[in-house]
Amino acid sequence: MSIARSPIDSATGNRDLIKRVVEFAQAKGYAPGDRLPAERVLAEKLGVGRNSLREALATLETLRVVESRPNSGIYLREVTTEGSFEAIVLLSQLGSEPSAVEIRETIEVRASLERQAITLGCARRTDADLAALKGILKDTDAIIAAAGNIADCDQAFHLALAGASHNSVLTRMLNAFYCLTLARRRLFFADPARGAASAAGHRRIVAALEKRDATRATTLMDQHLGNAQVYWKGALGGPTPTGKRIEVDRPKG
Amino acid sequence: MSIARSPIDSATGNRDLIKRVVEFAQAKGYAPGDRLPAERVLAEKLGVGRNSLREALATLETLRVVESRPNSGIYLREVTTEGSFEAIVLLSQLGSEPSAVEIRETIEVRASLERQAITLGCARRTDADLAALKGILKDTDAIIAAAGNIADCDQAFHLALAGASHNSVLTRMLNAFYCLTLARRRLFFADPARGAASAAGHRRIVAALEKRDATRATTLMDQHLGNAQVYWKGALGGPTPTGKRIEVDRPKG
DNA sequence: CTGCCAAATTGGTCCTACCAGATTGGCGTG
DNA sequence: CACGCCAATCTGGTAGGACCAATTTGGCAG
Repeated sequence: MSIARSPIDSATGNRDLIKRVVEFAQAKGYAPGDRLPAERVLAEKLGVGRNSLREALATLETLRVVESRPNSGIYLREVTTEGSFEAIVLLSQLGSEPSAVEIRETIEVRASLERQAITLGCARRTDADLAALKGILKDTDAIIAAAGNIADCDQAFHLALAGASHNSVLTRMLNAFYCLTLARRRLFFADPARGAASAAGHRRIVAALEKRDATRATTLMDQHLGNAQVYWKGALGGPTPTGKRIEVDRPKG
Repeated sequence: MSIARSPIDSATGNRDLIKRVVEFAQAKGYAPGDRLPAERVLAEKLGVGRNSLREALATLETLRVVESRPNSGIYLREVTTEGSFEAIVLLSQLGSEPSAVEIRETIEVRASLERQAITLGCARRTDADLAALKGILKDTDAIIAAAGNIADCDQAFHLALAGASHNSVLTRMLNAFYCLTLARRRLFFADPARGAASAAGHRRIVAALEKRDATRATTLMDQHLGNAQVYWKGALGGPTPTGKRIEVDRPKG
Protein backbone atom coordinates (compact mmCIF):
# COMPACT_ATOMS: atom_id res chain seq x y z
CA MET A 1 0.00 0.00 0.00
CA SER A 2 1.34 3.38 -0.90
CA ILE A 3 1.36 6.48 1.19
CA ALA A 4 -2.39 6.55 1.59
CA ARG A 5 -4.72 9.26 0.49
CA SER A 6 -3.36 12.71 0.47
CA PRO A 7 -5.02 15.12 2.83
CA ILE A 8 -8.23 16.58 1.64
CA ASP A 9 -7.72 20.21 0.90
CA SER A 10 -11.18 21.58 1.05
CA ALA A 11 -10.80 23.59 -2.11
CA THR A 12 -13.64 26.01 -1.98
CA GLY A 13 -14.14 27.57 -5.36
CA ASN A 14 -12.94 31.12 -5.16
CA ARG A 15 -11.33 31.51 -1.80
CA ASP A 16 -9.89 34.83 -2.80
CA LEU A 17 -13.24 36.48 -3.13
CA ILE A 18 -14.52 34.91 0.07
CA LYS A 19 -11.47 36.18 1.83
CA ARG A 20 -11.98 39.66 0.44
CA VAL A 21 -15.58 39.73 1.57
CA VAL A 22 -14.58 38.77 5.09
CA GLU A 23 -11.74 41.25 5.08
CA PHE A 24 -14.05 43.94 3.79
CA ALA A 25 -16.44 43.37 6.66
CA GLN A 26 -13.60 43.41 9.15
CA ALA A 27 -11.96 46.48 7.68
CA LYS A 28 -15.19 48.45 7.62
CA GLY A 29 -15.85 47.51 11.19
CA TYR A 30 -19.04 45.63 10.63
CA ALA A 31 -20.23 43.80 13.74
CA PRO A 32 -22.41 40.73 14.09
CA GLY A 33 -25.98 41.65 13.26
CA ASP A 34 -24.98 44.45 10.94
CA ARG A 35 -26.23 44.57 7.40
CA LEU A 36 -23.66 44.45 4.67
CA PRO A 37 -24.02 46.68 1.61
CA ALA A 38 -26.47 45.44 -0.97
CA GLU A 39 -25.14 42.77 -3.30
CA ARG A 40 -25.00 45.13 -6.26
CA VAL A 41 -23.11 47.72 -4.25
CA LEU A 42 -20.77 45.23 -2.61
CA ALA A 43 -20.01 43.60 -5.92
CA GLU A 44 -19.00 46.91 -7.39
CA LYS A 45 -16.93 47.82 -4.35
CA LEU A 46 -15.04 44.56 -4.66
CA GLY A 47 -14.79 44.92 -8.40
CA VAL A 48 -16.48 41.64 -9.22
CA GLY A 49 -19.69 40.58 -10.85
CA ARG A 50 -22.76 40.07 -8.81
CA ASN A 51 -22.84 36.38 -9.68
CA SER A 52 -19.36 35.72 -8.38
CA LEU A 53 -20.18 37.63 -5.22
CA ARG A 54 -23.34 35.63 -4.76
CA GLU A 55 -21.42 32.39 -5.02
CA ALA A 56 -19.03 33.58 -2.35
CA LEU A 57 -21.96 34.65 -0.21
CA ALA A 58 -23.59 31.26 -0.71
CA THR A 59 -20.49 29.66 0.71
CA LEU A 60 -20.36 32.08 3.61
CA GLU A 61 -24.02 31.44 4.32
CA THR A 62 -23.42 27.71 4.31
CA LEU A 63 -20.69 28.25 6.86
CA ARG A 64 -23.08 30.44 8.86
CA VAL A 65 -20.82 33.45 8.62
CA VAL A 66 -23.54 35.56 7.06
CA GLU A 67 -27.28 35.31 6.78
CA SER A 68 -29.18 36.38 3.73
CA ARG A 69 -32.69 37.70 4.29
CA PRO A 70 -34.74 38.14 1.15
CA ASN A 71 -35.93 41.66 0.47
CA SER A 72 -33.85 42.88 3.35
CA GLY A 73 -30.14 42.32 3.08
CA ILE A 74 -27.16 40.27 4.08
CA TYR A 75 -26.37 40.23 7.74
CA LEU A 76 -23.27 39.23 9.60
CA ARG A 77 -23.68 36.46 12.12
CA GLU A 78 -21.90 35.91 15.39
CA VAL A 79 -19.26 33.63 13.97
CA THR A 80 -17.73 32.53 17.23
CA THR A 81 -21.04 31.11 18.39
CA GLU A 82 -23.08 30.55 15.26
CA GLY A 83 -20.36 29.83 12.73
CA SER A 84 -19.87 26.30 11.56
CA PHE A 85 -16.79 24.34 12.36
CA GLU A 86 -15.92 24.33 8.70
CA ALA A 87 -15.79 28.10 8.88
CA ILE A 88 -12.78 27.77 11.12
CA VAL A 89 -11.09 25.54 8.58
CA LEU A 90 -11.89 27.87 5.72
CA LEU A 91 -10.99 31.07 7.51
CA SER A 92 -7.71 29.55 8.59
CA GLN A 93 -6.97 28.57 5.02
CA LEU A 94 -7.73 32.12 4.03
CA GLY A 95 -4.46 33.09 5.59
CA SER A 96 -5.62 34.54 8.85
CA GLU A 97 -3.27 33.11 11.42
CA PRO A 98 -5.03 31.29 14.22
CA SER A 99 -4.62 32.80 17.62
CA ALA A 100 -3.05 31.01 20.53
CA VAL A 101 -6.52 30.60 21.98
CA GLU A 102 -7.80 28.99 18.81
CA ILE A 103 -4.91 26.57 18.74
CA ARG A 104 -5.53 25.62 22.33
CA GLU A 105 -9.21 25.14 21.68
CA THR A 106 -8.52 23.12 18.59
CA ILE A 107 -6.14 20.81 20.39
CA GLU A 108 -8.56 20.31 23.23
CA VAL A 109 -11.35 19.23 20.95
CA ARG A 110 -9.15 17.14 18.75
CA ALA A 111 -7.80 15.30 21.77
CA SER A 112 -11.32 14.49 22.81
CA LEU A 113 -12.17 13.10 19.40
CA GLU A 114 -8.94 11.16 19.09
CA ARG A 115 -9.65 9.57 22.43
CA GLN A 116 -13.08 8.53 21.27
CA ALA A 117 -11.65 7.21 18.02
CA ILE A 118 -9.02 5.06 19.66
CA THR A 119 -11.54 3.72 22.13
CA LEU A 120 -13.94 2.71 19.40
CA GLY A 121 -11.07 1.47 17.31
CA CYS A 122 -9.97 -0.95 20.00
CA ALA A 123 -13.42 -2.46 19.92
CA ARG A 124 -14.04 -2.45 16.19
CA ARG A 125 -10.77 -2.49 14.33
CA THR A 126 -10.46 -5.10 11.65
CA ASP A 127 -7.33 -6.87 10.53
CA ALA A 128 -7.38 -4.71 7.43
CA ASP A 129 -7.35 -1.58 9.60
CA LEU A 130 -4.36 -2.93 11.45
CA ALA A 131 -2.55 -3.84 8.26
CA ALA A 132 -3.13 -0.36 6.87
CA LEU A 133 -1.73 1.22 10.01
CA LYS A 134 1.31 -1.00 9.97
CA GLY A 135 1.88 -0.14 6.35
CA ILE A 136 1.88 3.52 7.24
CA LEU A 137 4.33 2.86 10.05
CA LYS A 138 6.62 1.29 7.50
CA ASP A 139 6.34 4.26 5.15
CA THR A 140 7.05 6.53 8.07
CA ASP A 141 10.20 4.66 8.93
CA ALA A 142 11.43 5.02 5.38
CA ILE A 143 10.97 8.76 5.51
CA ILE A 144 12.63 9.00 8.88
CA ALA A 145 15.58 7.05 7.55
CA ALA A 146 15.87 9.68 4.84
CA ALA A 147 15.53 12.46 7.43
CA GLY A 148 12.40 13.70 5.70
CA ASN A 149 9.28 15.42 6.99
CA ILE A 150 6.73 12.89 8.17
CA ALA A 151 3.84 15.33 8.38
CA ASP A 152 1.93 13.59 5.61
CA CYS A 153 2.58 10.18 7.13
CA ASP A 154 1.41 11.49 10.46
CA GLN A 155 -1.78 12.68 8.84
CA ALA A 156 -2.26 9.37 7.06
CA PHE A 157 -1.71 7.53 10.30
CA HIS A 158 -4.26 9.49 12.26
CA LEU A 159 -6.72 9.29 9.39
CA ALA A 160 -6.34 5.53 9.29
CA LEU A 161 -6.72 5.41 13.04
CA ALA A 162 -9.92 7.38 12.74
CA GLY A 163 -11.09 4.97 10.11
CA ALA A 164 -10.59 2.08 12.50
CA SER A 165 -13.31 3.57 14.68
CA HIS A 166 -15.77 2.68 11.94
CA ASN A 167 -17.65 5.84 12.68
CA SER A 168 -17.86 7.99 9.58
CA VAL A 169 -19.04 11.04 11.47
CA LEU A 170 -16.04 10.87 13.71
CA THR A 171 -13.74 10.24 10.78
CA ARG A 172 -15.02 13.24 8.94
CA MET A 173 -14.64 15.54 11.88
CA LEU A 174 -11.11 14.40 12.58
CA ASN A 175 -10.28 14.78 8.94
CA ALA A 176 -11.37 18.39 9.13
CA PHE A 177 -8.98 18.87 12.03
CA TYR A 178 -6.15 17.39 10.04
CA CYS A 179 -6.84 19.79 7.21
CA LEU A 180 -6.92 22.60 9.70
CA THR A 181 -3.62 21.77 11.32
CA LEU A 182 -1.61 20.38 8.43
CA ALA A 183 0.45 23.50 8.00
CA ARG A 184 1.28 23.63 11.69
CA ARG A 185 2.14 19.95 11.67
CA ARG A 186 4.53 20.45 8.77
CA LEU A 187 6.29 23.04 10.83
CA PHE A 188 6.35 20.80 13.86
CA PHE A 189 7.88 17.91 11.96
CA ALA A 190 10.54 20.02 10.34
CA ASP A 191 12.69 18.69 13.16
CA PRO A 192 13.45 15.03 12.31
CA ALA A 193 13.90 14.22 15.99
CA ARG A 194 10.26 15.03 16.60
CA GLY A 195 9.33 12.82 13.70
CA ALA A 196 11.15 9.88 15.23
CA ALA A 197 9.57 10.46 18.61
CA SER A 198 6.14 10.69 17.05
CA ALA A 199 6.66 7.52 15.07
CA ALA A 200 7.61 5.69 18.23
CA GLY A 201 4.39 6.85 19.79
CA HIS A 202 2.45 5.66 16.77
CA ARG A 203 4.03 2.26 17.05
CA ARG A 204 3.04 1.91 20.68
CA ILE A 205 -0.49 2.99 19.88
CA VAL A 206 -0.78 0.39 17.14
CA ALA A 207 0.48 -2.28 19.52
CA ALA A 208 -2.23 -1.36 22.02
CA LEU A 209 -4.80 -1.28 19.27
CA GLU A 210 -3.76 -4.72 18.12
CA LYS A 211 -4.33 -6.07 21.62
CA ARG A 212 -7.57 -4.09 21.83
CA ASP A 213 -6.29 -2.52 25.03
CA ALA A 214 -8.40 0.63 25.08
CA THR A 215 -7.14 1.85 28.42
CA ARG A 216 -3.53 1.72 27.39
CA ALA A 217 -4.23 3.05 23.93
CA THR A 218 -6.03 6.04 25.37
CA THR A 219 -3.20 6.76 27.74
CA LEU A 220 -0.70 6.52 24.91
CA MET A 221 -2.80 8.81 22.77
CA ASP A 222 -3.00 11.35 25.55
CA GLN A 223 0.75 11.32 25.84
CA HIS A 224 1.17 11.49 22.09
CA LEU A 225 -1.08 14.51 21.75
CA GLY A 226 0.24 16.03 24.95
CA ASN A 227 3.64 16.41 23.36
CA ALA A 228 2.25 18.50 20.58
CA GLN A 229 0.19 20.52 22.99
CA VAL A 230 3.15 21.29 25.18
CA TYR A 231 5.10 22.27 22.11
CA TRP A 232 2.48 24.64 20.81
CA LYS A 233 1.82 26.17 24.16
CA GLY A 234 5.48 26.91 24.49
CA ALA A 235 5.82 28.18 20.96
CA LEU A 236 2.86 30.47 21.35
CA GLY A 237 3.73 31.74 24.78
CA GLY A 238 0.45 30.62 26.19
CA PRO A 239 0.04 29.47 29.74
CA THR A 240 2.55 26.68 30.06
CA PRO A 241 1.54 23.65 32.08
CA THR A 242 2.99 24.07 35.51
CA GLY A 243 3.68 20.45 36.21
CA LYS A 244 4.36 17.60 33.94
CA ARG A 245 1.15 17.03 32.14
CA ILE A 246 -1.68 18.92 30.61
CA GLU A 247 -4.13 20.36 33.04
CA VAL A 248 -7.85 20.19 32.65
CA ASP A 249 -8.58 17.98 29.72
CA ARG A 250 -8.53 14.73 31.52
CA PRO A 251 -12.06 13.39 31.48
CA LYS A 252 -13.34 9.94 32.13
CA GLY A 253 -11.12 9.11 35.07
CA MET B 1 -33.00 36.15 31.28
CA SER B 2 -35.46 34.86 28.80
CA ILE B 3 -35.53 31.54 27.09
CA ALA B 4 -32.03 31.94 25.64
CA ARG B 5 -31.09 32.01 22.03
CA SER B 6 -33.23 30.08 19.67
CA PRO B 7 -31.53 27.23 17.92
CA ILE B 8 -29.53 28.17 14.92
CA ASP B 9 -31.16 26.84 11.84
CA SER B 10 -28.40 26.82 9.34
CA ALA B 11 -30.55 28.19 6.58
CA THR B 12 -28.62 27.52 3.45
CA GLY B 13 -29.99 29.61 0.66
CA ASN B 14 -31.82 27.36 -1.72
CA ARG B 15 -31.93 24.01 -0.07
CA ASP B 16 -34.44 22.76 -2.58
CA LEU B 17 -32.06 23.00 -5.48
CA ILE B 18 -29.21 21.49 -3.50
CA LYS B 19 -31.46 18.65 -2.58
CA ARG B 20 -32.48 18.13 -6.17
CA VAL B 21 -28.89 18.05 -7.32
CA VAL B 22 -28.04 15.40 -4.75
CA GLU B 23 -31.16 13.44 -5.59
CA PHE B 24 -30.37 13.69 -9.28
CA ALA B 25 -26.94 12.20 -8.70
CA GLN B 26 -28.40 9.43 -6.58
CA ALA B 27 -31.23 8.67 -8.96
CA LYS B 28 -28.95 8.49 -11.96
CA GLY B 29 -26.64 6.17 -10.10
CA TYR B 30 -23.60 8.40 -10.09
CA ALA B 31 -20.80 7.07 -7.91
CA PRO B 32 -17.96 8.91 -6.20
CA GLY B 33 -15.42 9.97 -8.77
CA ASP B 34 -18.00 10.20 -11.53
CA ARG B 35 -18.40 13.36 -13.53
CA LEU B 36 -21.76 15.04 -13.40
CA PRO B 37 -23.30 16.50 -16.56
CA ALA B 38 -21.92 19.86 -17.57
CA GLU B 39 -23.37 22.82 -15.73
CA ARG B 40 -25.31 24.01 -18.73
CA VAL B 41 -26.79 20.56 -19.27
CA LEU B 42 -27.52 19.92 -15.64
CA ALA B 43 -29.15 23.31 -15.24
CA GLU B 44 -31.48 22.59 -18.11
CA LYS B 45 -32.25 19.11 -16.82
CA LEU B 46 -33.20 20.56 -13.46
CA GLY B 47 -35.09 23.40 -15.08
CA VAL B 48 -33.12 26.17 -13.40
CA GLY B 49 -30.76 28.85 -14.52
CA ARG B 50 -27.09 28.19 -14.61
CA ASN B 51 -26.47 30.82 -11.96
CA SER B 52 -28.75 29.20 -9.45
CA LEU B 53 -27.20 25.84 -10.13
CA ARG B 54 -23.73 27.25 -9.67
CA GLU B 55 -24.70 28.65 -6.28
CA ALA B 56 -25.96 25.25 -5.23
CA LEU B 57 -22.77 23.67 -6.52
CA ALA B 58 -20.70 26.23 -4.64
CA THR B 59 -22.40 25.12 -1.45
CA LEU B 60 -21.90 21.47 -2.27
CA GLU B 61 -18.28 22.10 -3.02
CA THR B 62 -17.84 23.88 0.28
CA LEU B 63 -19.28 20.84 1.98
CA ARG B 64 -16.92 18.66 -0.06
CA VAL B 65 -19.75 16.75 -1.65
CA VAL B 66 -18.58 17.61 -5.15
CA GLU B 67 -15.38 18.89 -6.65
CA SER B 68 -15.26 21.31 -9.51
CA ARG B 69 -12.33 21.01 -11.89
CA PRO B 70 -11.98 23.88 -14.34
CA ASN B 71 -12.17 22.93 -17.98
CA SER B 72 -13.05 19.43 -17.01
CA GLY B 73 -16.25 19.02 -15.05
CA ILE B 74 -17.88 18.51 -11.71
CA TYR B 75 -17.02 15.32 -9.92
CA LEU B 76 -18.71 13.57 -7.05
CA ARG B 77 -16.59 13.02 -3.97
CA GLU B 78 -16.62 10.18 -1.52
CA VAL B 79 -18.95 11.88 0.93
CA THR B 80 -18.63 9.40 3.76
CA THR B 81 -14.90 9.98 3.96
CA GLU B 82 -14.27 13.32 2.33
CA GLY B 83 -17.50 15.11 3.08
CA SER B 84 -17.54 17.77 5.74
CA PHE B 85 -19.40 17.37 8.95
CA GLU B 86 -21.68 20.18 7.91
CA ALA B 87 -22.68 18.08 4.95
CA ILE B 88 -24.32 15.68 7.35
CA VAL B 89 -26.27 18.52 8.90
CA LEU B 90 -27.35 19.86 5.56
CA LEU B 91 -28.20 16.55 4.00
CA SER B 92 -30.25 15.63 7.03
CA GLN B 93 -32.11 18.91 6.78
CA LEU B 94 -32.76 18.13 3.16
CA GLY B 95 -35.24 15.58 4.31
CA SER B 96 -33.24 12.45 3.81
CA GLU B 97 -33.86 10.46 6.94
CA PRO B 98 -30.70 9.53 8.75
CA SER B 99 -30.03 5.85 8.96
CA ALA B 100 -29.78 3.97 12.21
CA VAL B 101 -26.05 3.81 11.69
CA GLU B 102 -25.80 7.55 11.26
CA ILE B 103 -27.78 8.13 14.42
CA ARG B 104 -25.55 5.78 16.35
CA GLU B 105 -22.45 7.45 14.98
CA THR B 106 -23.82 10.86 15.75
CA ILE B 107 -24.63 9.97 19.31
CA GLU B 108 -21.22 8.45 19.85
CA VAL B 109 -19.43 11.55 18.72
CA ARG B 110 -21.75 13.91 20.49
CA ALA B 111 -21.28 12.02 23.75
CA SER B 112 -17.56 12.41 23.40
CA LEU B 113 -17.84 16.15 22.87
CA GLU B 114 -20.34 16.61 25.67
CA ARG B 115 -17.99 14.81 28.00
CA GLN B 116 -15.19 17.11 27.02
CA ALA B 117 -17.43 20.14 27.42
CA ILE B 118 -18.58 19.26 30.90
CA THR B 119 -15.03 18.48 31.97
CA LEU B 120 -13.76 21.81 30.75
CA GLY B 121 -16.82 23.50 32.16
CA CYS B 122 -16.09 22.21 35.64
CA ALA B 123 -12.69 23.82 35.44
CA ARG B 124 -13.64 27.07 33.75
CA ARG B 125 -17.27 27.86 34.40
CA THR B 126 -17.99 31.33 35.68
CA ASP B 127 -20.78 32.38 37.99
CA ALA B 128 -22.50 33.88 34.99
CA ASP B 129 -22.43 30.52 33.23
CA LEU B 130 -23.98 28.94 36.28
CA ALA B 131 -26.65 31.61 36.53
CA ALA B 132 -27.55 31.17 32.89
CA LEU B 133 -27.91 27.44 33.34
CA LYS B 134 -30.08 27.87 36.39
CA GLY B 135 -32.23 30.31 34.52
CA ILE B 136 -32.78 27.73 31.82
CA LEU B 137 -33.66 25.13 34.43
CA LYS B 138 -36.32 27.50 35.68
CA ASP B 139 -37.74 28.04 32.21
CA THR B 140 -37.74 24.32 31.71
CA ASP B 141 -39.74 23.78 34.88
CA ALA B 142 -42.32 26.26 33.70
CA ILE B 143 -42.79 24.39 30.45
CA ILE B 144 -42.96 21.07 32.22
CA ALA B 145 -45.63 22.45 34.53
CA ALA B 146 -47.62 23.30 31.42
CA ALA B 147 -46.97 19.85 29.97
CA GLY B 148 -45.19 21.40 27.02
CA ASN B 149 -42.33 20.22 24.84
CA ILE B 150 -38.99 21.11 26.36
CA ALA B 151 -36.95 20.39 23.25
CA ASP B 152 -35.94 24.02 22.86
CA CYS B 153 -35.08 24.31 26.52
CA ASP B 154 -33.03 21.17 26.25
CA GLN B 155 -31.15 22.66 23.37
CA ALA B 156 -30.62 25.92 25.21
CA PHE B 157 -29.37 24.02 28.22
CA HIS B 158 -26.81 22.02 26.32
CA LEU B 159 -25.75 25.09 24.39
CA ALA B 160 -25.19 26.98 27.63
CA LEU B 161 -23.33 24.01 29.01
CA ALA B 162 -21.11 24.02 25.97
CA GLY B 163 -20.55 27.71 26.49
CA ALA B 164 -19.33 27.04 30.01
CA SER B 165 -16.42 25.14 28.51
CA HIS B 166 -15.15 28.46 27.17
CA ASN B 167 -13.96 26.70 24.07
CA SER B 168 -15.56 28.23 21.02
CA VAL B 169 -14.50 25.41 18.74
CA LEU B 170 -16.19 22.92 20.97
CA THR B 171 -19.25 25.12 21.28
CA ARG B 172 -19.61 25.43 17.55
CA MET B 173 -19.30 21.74 16.95
CA LEU B 174 -21.84 20.89 19.60
CA ASN B 175 -24.15 23.52 18.21
CA ALA B 176 -24.00 21.79 14.86
CA PHE B 177 -25.04 18.58 16.56
CA TYR B 178 -27.97 20.30 18.17
CA CYS B 179 -29.11 21.60 14.81
CA LEU B 180 -28.71 18.13 13.42
CA THR B 181 -30.77 16.44 16.06
CA LEU B 182 -33.35 19.07 16.88
CA ALA B 183 -36.11 17.39 14.95
CA ARG B 184 -35.42 14.07 16.60
CA ARG B 185 -35.28 15.73 19.99
CA ARG B 186 -38.66 17.35 19.42
CA LEU B 187 -40.04 13.93 18.77
CA PHE B 188 -38.35 12.49 21.81
CA PHE B 189 -39.75 15.17 24.10
CA ALA B 190 -43.26 14.84 22.80
CA ASP B 191 -43.72 12.64 25.86
CA PRO B 192 -43.80 15.00 28.89
CA ALA B 193 -42.52 12.25 31.14
CA ARG B 194 -39.28 12.17 29.24
CA GLY B 195 -39.05 15.93 29.59
CA ALA B 196 -39.33 15.71 33.35
CA ALA B 197 -36.73 12.97 33.53
CA SER B 198 -34.38 14.96 31.36
CA ALA B 199 -34.85 18.09 33.44
CA ALA B 200 -33.98 16.15 36.57
CA GLY B 201 -30.79 15.03 34.89
CA HIS B 202 -29.99 18.60 33.96
CA ARG B 203 -30.44 19.69 37.52
CA ARG B 204 -28.03 17.08 38.80
CA ILE B 205 -25.49 18.06 36.17
CA VAL B 206 -25.70 21.70 37.14
CA ALA B 207 -25.20 20.75 40.78
CA ALA B 208 -22.05 18.86 39.89
CA LEU B 209 -20.89 21.73 37.73
CA GLU B 210 -21.42 24.15 40.58
CA LYS B 211 -19.18 22.05 42.80
CA ARG B 212 -16.75 21.67 39.92
CA ASP B 213 -16.96 17.93 40.37
CA ALA B 214 -15.84 16.80 36.92
CA THR B 215 -15.92 13.12 37.71
CA ARG B 216 -19.49 13.19 38.87
CA ALA B 217 -20.58 15.56 36.14
CA THR B 218 -19.13 13.30 33.50
CA THR B 219 -20.85 10.28 34.95
CA LEU B 220 -24.14 12.15 35.07
CA MET B 221 -23.71 13.28 31.50
CA ASP B 222 -23.02 9.75 30.37
CA GLN B 223 -26.21 8.62 32.03
CA HIS B 224 -28.13 11.55 30.62
CA LEU B 225 -27.04 10.86 27.07
CA GLY B 226 -27.30 7.13 27.58
CA ASN B 227 -31.02 7.46 28.06
CA ALA B 228 -31.44 9.05 24.68
CA GLN B 229 -29.20 6.50 23.08
CA VAL B 230 -31.15 3.62 24.52
CA TYR B 231 -34.33 5.23 23.29
CA TRP B 232 -33.15 5.70 19.77
CA LYS B 233 -31.66 2.28 19.53
CA GLY B 234 -34.97 0.84 20.54
CA ALA B 235 -36.96 3.09 18.28
CA LEU B 236 -34.78 2.25 15.33
CA GLY B 237 -34.70 -1.45 15.94
CA GLY B 238 -30.97 -1.41 16.38
CA PRO B 239 -29.21 -3.72 18.76
CA THR B 240 -30.59 -2.93 22.18
CA PRO B 241 -28.11 -2.74 25.02
CA THR B 242 -28.32 -5.92 27.01
CA GLY B 243 -27.10 -4.56 30.27
CA LYS B 244 -27.17 -1.18 31.85
CA ARG B 245 -24.78 0.93 29.90
CA ILE B 246 -23.85 1.59 26.35
CA GLU B 247 -21.66 -0.97 24.75
CA VAL B 248 -19.70 -0.61 21.60
CA ASP B 249 -21.22 -2.59 18.83
CA ARG B 250 -18.61 -4.00 16.58
CA PRO B 251 -19.03 -4.45 12.89
CA LYS B 252 -18.60 -7.89 11.48
CA GLY B 253 -15.37 -8.95 9.94
C1' DC C 1 0.61 6.74 -39.61
C1' DT C 2 2.09 11.11 -37.70
C1' DG C 3 1.72 15.80 -36.51
C1' DC C 4 -0.72 19.90 -36.21
C1' DC C 5 -4.39 23.10 -36.02
C1' DA C 6 -9.22 24.32 -35.67
C1' DA C 7 -13.61 23.38 -33.53
C1' DA C 8 -16.08 22.03 -29.63
C1' DT C 9 -16.50 21.57 -24.64
C1' DT C 10 -15.74 22.94 -19.93
C1' DG C 11 -15.91 25.75 -15.79
C1' DG C 12 -15.28 30.90 -14.48
C1' DT C 13 -16.89 35.49 -14.90
C1' DC C 14 -19.67 39.31 -16.12
C1' DC C 15 -23.78 41.75 -17.61
C1' DT C 16 -28.59 42.80 -18.28
C1' DA C 17 -33.14 42.01 -17.27
C1' DC C 18 -36.96 40.75 -14.67
C1' DC C 19 -39.60 39.09 -10.44
C1' DA C 20 -41.66 39.35 -5.75
C1' DG C 21 -41.76 41.13 -1.41
C1' DA C 22 -40.82 44.93 1.61
C1' DT C 23 -39.89 49.65 2.58
C1' DT C 24 -40.29 54.47 1.69
C1' DG C 25 -42.05 58.74 0.38
C1' DG C 26 -45.22 61.82 -1.38
C1' DC C 27 -49.54 63.05 -2.86
C1' DG C 28 -54.39 63.52 -2.26
C1' DT C 29 -58.28 63.41 0.69
C1' DG C 30 -60.83 64.11 4.92
C1' DC D 1 -52.94 69.58 9.71
C1' DA D 2 -53.49 64.42 9.98
C1' DC D 3 -54.43 60.18 7.90
C1' DG D 4 -54.32 56.77 4.32
C1' DC D 5 -53.25 55.01 0.05
C1' DC D 6 -50.44 54.12 -3.91
C1' DA D 7 -46.36 54.47 -6.65
C1' DA D 8 -41.41 54.54 -6.74
C1' DT D 9 -37.58 52.30 -4.90
C1' DC D 10 -34.69 48.92 -2.82
C1' DT D 11 -33.87 44.20 -1.52
C1' DG D 12 -32.38 39.39 -2.63
C1' DG D 13 -33.64 35.53 -6.12
C1' DT D 14 -33.61 33.89 -10.76
C1' DA D 15 -32.98 33.57 -15.68
C1' DG D 16 -30.45 33.86 -19.89
C1' DG D 17 -26.83 35.49 -22.87
C1' DA D 18 -22.13 36.54 -23.83
C1' DC D 19 -17.29 36.04 -23.51
C1' DC D 20 -12.76 34.01 -21.72
C1' DA D 21 -9.08 30.56 -21.07
C1' DA D 22 -7.83 26.05 -20.89
C1' DT D 23 -8.52 21.49 -22.29
C1' DT D 24 -10.11 17.97 -25.20
C1' DT D 25 -11.47 16.29 -29.55
C1' DG D 26 -11.56 15.64 -34.34
C1' DG D 27 -10.19 15.95 -38.89
C1' DC D 28 -7.13 17.49 -42.25
C1' DA D 29 -2.55 17.79 -44.36
C1' DG D 30 1.87 15.94 -44.84
